Amino acid sequence: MNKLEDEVALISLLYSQIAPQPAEAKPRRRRKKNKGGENSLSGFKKRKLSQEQVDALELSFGNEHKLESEKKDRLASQLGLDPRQVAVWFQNRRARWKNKKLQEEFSKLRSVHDGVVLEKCRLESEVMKLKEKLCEAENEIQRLGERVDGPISSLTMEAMDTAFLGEFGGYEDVFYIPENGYNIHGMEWVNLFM
DNA sequence: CTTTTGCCCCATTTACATCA
DNA sequence: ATGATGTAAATGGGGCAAAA
Repeated sequence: MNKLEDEVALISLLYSQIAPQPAEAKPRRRRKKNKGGENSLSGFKKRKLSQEQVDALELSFGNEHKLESEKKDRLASQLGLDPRQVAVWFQNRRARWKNKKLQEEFSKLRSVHDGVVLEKCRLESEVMKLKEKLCEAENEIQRLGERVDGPISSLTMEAMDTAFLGEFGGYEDVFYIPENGYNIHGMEWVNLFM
């Protein structure tokens, strides 16, 4: 029901971890004089960059994800491109990089999450087993009590409970299982992650 | 202080390429 | 050949900060 909301929350959490690197030395932006002329990109059909151009851009991106104006101009003239094209390429490349990082982080987190869910299920089944044992022990006590001097009084039973349960006696909350989406019975939970 | 300018991010659109 | 789909190149708007 709120699965989508959960994912959105998770994505934005990841984003907040990846995107802003706050304590980063901010290289202040250089101001550039406008070269006045018309947009050289207008009126010409867009076409894929050549492999050589892409290789050079990738190489440059490997060094740094943001280009200073001078480097951008130099790279553009080296590759026979408009500086605007180089800037756009870097923007799109940063977006792709970020997306990839986000996906990597997401799958990492998901595998951790899966492990936690698995452990939770294991613990829950352990609790169930222990509860069964407790129940059997109580029944056994009752049987023994009846054999000794007839039906056991509720008062006596209460005393025995305390003796057996120790500090947990009477604390039903110990075995409380919250009514959230992960409260799945049997092995149904497995299907959620397949 | 206000405006202008340059850059960035983001969402979206556009132009191709590939495949059934 | 063609429509669906995917991807890279490009656009446009909004925000931020430096320069005018």
